[in-house]
Amino acid sequence: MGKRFPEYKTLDLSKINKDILKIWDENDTFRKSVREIDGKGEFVFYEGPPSANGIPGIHHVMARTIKDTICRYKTQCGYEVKRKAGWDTHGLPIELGVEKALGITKEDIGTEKISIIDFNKACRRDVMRYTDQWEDLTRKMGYWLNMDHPYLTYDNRYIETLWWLLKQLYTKGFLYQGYTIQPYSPAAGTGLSSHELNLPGCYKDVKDTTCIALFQLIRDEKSEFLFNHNDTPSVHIMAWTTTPWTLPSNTALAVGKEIKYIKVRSFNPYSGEPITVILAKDLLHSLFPEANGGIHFSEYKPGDKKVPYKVIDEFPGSKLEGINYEQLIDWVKPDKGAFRVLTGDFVTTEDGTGIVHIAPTFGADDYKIAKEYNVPPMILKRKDGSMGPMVDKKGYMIPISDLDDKFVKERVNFNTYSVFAGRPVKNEYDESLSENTDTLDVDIAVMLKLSGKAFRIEKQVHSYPHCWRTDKPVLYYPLDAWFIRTTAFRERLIELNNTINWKPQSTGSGRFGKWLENLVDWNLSRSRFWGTPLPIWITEDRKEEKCIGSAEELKAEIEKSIKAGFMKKNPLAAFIPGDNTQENYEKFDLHRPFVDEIILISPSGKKMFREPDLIDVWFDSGAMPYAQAHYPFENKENFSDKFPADFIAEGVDQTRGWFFTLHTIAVMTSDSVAFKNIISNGLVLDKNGNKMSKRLKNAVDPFSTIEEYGSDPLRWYMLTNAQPWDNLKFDFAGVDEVKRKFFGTLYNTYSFFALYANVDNFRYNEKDIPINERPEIDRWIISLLNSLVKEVGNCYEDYDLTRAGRAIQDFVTENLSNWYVRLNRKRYWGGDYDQDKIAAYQALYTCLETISMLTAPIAPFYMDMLFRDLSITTGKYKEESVHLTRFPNYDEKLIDKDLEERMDIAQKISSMILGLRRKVSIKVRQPLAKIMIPLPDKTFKKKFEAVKDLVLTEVNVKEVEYIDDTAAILVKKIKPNFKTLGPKYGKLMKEISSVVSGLSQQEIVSFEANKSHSFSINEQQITLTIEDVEIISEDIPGWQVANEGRLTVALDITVTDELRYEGIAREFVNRIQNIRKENGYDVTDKITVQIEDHEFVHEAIKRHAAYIGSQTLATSVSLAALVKSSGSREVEIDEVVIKILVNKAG
RNA sequence: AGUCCCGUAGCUCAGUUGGUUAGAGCGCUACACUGAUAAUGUAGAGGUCCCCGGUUCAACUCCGGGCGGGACUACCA
Repeated sequence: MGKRFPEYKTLDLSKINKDILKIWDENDTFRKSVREIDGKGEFVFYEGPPSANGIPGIHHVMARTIKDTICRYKTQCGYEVKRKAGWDTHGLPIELGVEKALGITKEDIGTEKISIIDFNKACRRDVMRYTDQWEDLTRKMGYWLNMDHPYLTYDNRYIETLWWLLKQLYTKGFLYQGYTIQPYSPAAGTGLSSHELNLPGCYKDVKDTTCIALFQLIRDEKSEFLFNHNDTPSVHIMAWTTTPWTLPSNTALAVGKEIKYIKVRSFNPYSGEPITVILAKDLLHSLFPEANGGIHFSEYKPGDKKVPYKVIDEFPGSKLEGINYEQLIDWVKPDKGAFRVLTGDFVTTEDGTGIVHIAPTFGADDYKIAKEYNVPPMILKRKDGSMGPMVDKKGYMIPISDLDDKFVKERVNFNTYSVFAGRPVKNEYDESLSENTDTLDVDIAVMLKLSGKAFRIEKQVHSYPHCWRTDKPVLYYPLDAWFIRTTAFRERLIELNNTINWKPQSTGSGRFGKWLENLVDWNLSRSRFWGTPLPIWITEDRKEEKCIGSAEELKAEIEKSIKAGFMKKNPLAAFIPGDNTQENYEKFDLHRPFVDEIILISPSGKKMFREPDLIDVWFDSGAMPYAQAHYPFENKENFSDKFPADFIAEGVDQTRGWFFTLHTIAVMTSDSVAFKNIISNGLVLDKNGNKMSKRLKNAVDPFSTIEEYGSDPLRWYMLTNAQPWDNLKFDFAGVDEVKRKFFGTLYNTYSFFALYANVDNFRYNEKDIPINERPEIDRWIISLLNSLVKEVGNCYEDYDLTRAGRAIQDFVTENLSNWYVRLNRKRYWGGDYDQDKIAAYQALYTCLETISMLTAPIAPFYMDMLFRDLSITTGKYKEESVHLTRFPNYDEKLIDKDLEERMDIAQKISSMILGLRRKVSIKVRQPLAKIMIPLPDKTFKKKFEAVKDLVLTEVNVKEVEYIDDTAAILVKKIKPNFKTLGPKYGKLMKEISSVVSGLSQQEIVSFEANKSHSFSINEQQITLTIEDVEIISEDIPGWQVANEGRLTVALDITVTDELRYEGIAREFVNRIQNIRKENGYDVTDKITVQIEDHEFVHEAIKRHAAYIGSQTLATSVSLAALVKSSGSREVEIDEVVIKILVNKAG
């Protein structure tokens, strides 16, 4: 093989990115890499489907780098990693995008402005709008993903699986209809999403009538303690509300468990009647001004502005739990179990009375707590048989004529309710009402006041949401919805979650675990158009339901309906059950409005209509393990190969999204986790820690970043800068640093290798030199390399990519480049092609090649380049790409911790000596006679002898002298060893420490000699052994000394004439090398050198001409009178200017 | 409001089971090196380890309570 290792002028990672992509394409490398080796089987990875209706951002590079790195690693380990791509195609953002593009609103859909058909068509088109950009990013960033047959959530086959899953849940009773309190606009007749509620200007300050109502307690065992020492027959609980219109729907009161409450005797400020009331202690003075406490009850007359009060009792909220009270407003009787005091976390003492009025039909918290305690909501039966709240959807108190007659007879107090029935709860809902008309709130408050049930009525300004379309106040209103009974699986969800390996662990146990503990049923309903329709058909009387679980079933049901004459033809007529081709599944559409047009027949022969809701898109993505396989219609037998996933990764913002729905659906349908390992990464912020946004123009464009730097530095930076679950403050300076520091150094190391390997024609043709015949430093780097392989492998296995990358970077920049190559440079240039040189090449080659394989998962482009440059030249591996190689194994036998320690000592000592040289300003080129090292322990000498030559060469010193630790010239320092002393002496530590550090030199020496030292503290005899202290030789008076930890080194700085001559010779070598380079000579060119004779250099050149010649490839080095010779150069050495003439030889 | 993450040098981050000189890189300053060379090395300056309490002989580390930044979820009488 005449091949040479490729040499490059510069490192252009952007170009490498493109070149390697081309090579991967030409060789079909990705497809080749999807295979298994040695029966390892599949490593199952799930791709969280992105939505292609937005353009990809830099944060996508983050999550995808993590995914790609793990998948590439597992591939190298021999697993088959299939990586099917997918697209999330449904959902609100897509609908909103289309609405915006078409200039329409939700209300226009299904009208003459735009039909549902056309709207959904637009969505279907729009959803794949940026597919090109996504695929482009996927490719350029090196994210290997199979994009040939992505799963699409709008595909009928995908939807069919969703329906199948829903039917499983339905059949087991885990899919049910209920209601939820949602923001609702009576004026627009529509529910509002939280997104709509967060539009600017929605929250407005409005002035509303507020009321503190008095709820009379029922005297029984539980409440008895509240009736002690009273002079009033009744006791009232005070509760505040800003919506008095909800008071008739009150069915409970809530207090805080930990909150302190008090019983107060006072007077009703309106009627002047004596009252005994309960409220939170903290709010006493906001209702009863402190000054009034001094007024004697006898001084008070009804009508007085200042009402006296007296606190009688105090108790925690927990004591109030379970107490019953009389209904405040007797219009309608609810079911049994109402009018109880409950405890809730949400109760505060910030305003009001510290007691919250609960109307389960009009507040989300209210609904939740009522459900928890089984308190019935105030619901009324309508003429059509349905149950609903006291307010209708137009925002009016429901007219009695709309109610079921029997219900009215049994439950409604006609006399009291008829006065208020039919009135709007907010005046804004009735155009005929002016601003000045008394509101329902006012009238209810006045009614309470007149019956002595109100304590305070006042207008207050507060912030309240308004409908963005009609500008009228929003109502929190119970809306019908379908739920998945996730709460039935709470225990199992938690149990299985505990088996998942979360990175970071805290997200699993904390954010996700807590979420599971506080689980509520999953509200599946969405009143939208573009999404998976709920496959449930119901009769008009809502008594018969049918859930459809497949296209085949639907087709058959329609046939029945056709027979009954409900439908004319079957939209699925052409569909052939069992044929799973795309073509077959494109013969119909399961989306709206087509499914809405399907009428089915009930068992009793009635028409059944589809429930108009769509399902939450999160069900789409959470069901992806099943639906991407079109399970169980396809892949039924081999499903266990594809489920559950070994690994997933997404941003932490998916905790309540994808992670939750994946987990829940898997647990509920398969009693299994959906994924075994998970990395959830944090956010990518701008360099100042702000969220990236289009508005702030601080978003980083992934495409231009990759174009400029290449993907590798970007990927490397993202993984190694900090743990991926911490937020990343993205800074280009960091990417730049990675490029220079890591890739630059690695590239330099390779270039160095290539340059000399080509000169020497090294092709790794020689047999590996046996490890025991290699020099110490080669065995050292090989030992470190094996340690590195072990560590990096462990990190990858542990899904800790940050540590893996950092370990590699540390090895490359510190050990390989800065130490191994630097110290060994001379072995590569000049000299014979002997065993030592071959060993040096082999070691360096092995390091580089192994690094490429270790690092390929993180930096797939450059590492493939590096691997190919090495391996194609030597033919050591038959694989054409590093991504087809096996992850390297380490050899425990090659790891020599003693050796690694020895080299560590060498590095430390060298660094100390270089520091000393600097302190006294003696250049490294100037040889010095010796160093002295006091022996810190018995084994040191042996260890250091092994690396002595390295150190001496590195620091340019002739010899080393060891100083026995008993030598009198040493000044010693003693330190207590807290780790051993601490447990033994505990409290005496402080005294011992001061005694020990106060020991004299003599005492230290005798301590060392006797191996122990005794003294007493507070009459207690204490004997320390040598293990209890650390003694170091800190100083040698009269020498240049440095120490670090237990190591101490002294440098002899005397420069004899002999040493000076040698130093001058080295200076000449340096100058001549510079001239060679300036003249553009090739590394192998021979030269001749003439040096101007000068007293200063004469002796040095005479003695060391041969040395200079050997270092500079000079055939002759001579002294001459070079006064004006052309081509001569002037060099300066120690401020002496010398002329020198360098020419190519021969 | 709840849950979680983060808070260590000007910046980005390490810091093993608590142990007494708290580290690295970048940046800054100075010096050096120079056949890896638009690289590199050595050193210096720079820290109330967010604050307050507690446990302990000993706390950056463990516990409690705050504060600040961020995310998610929820939303109120």
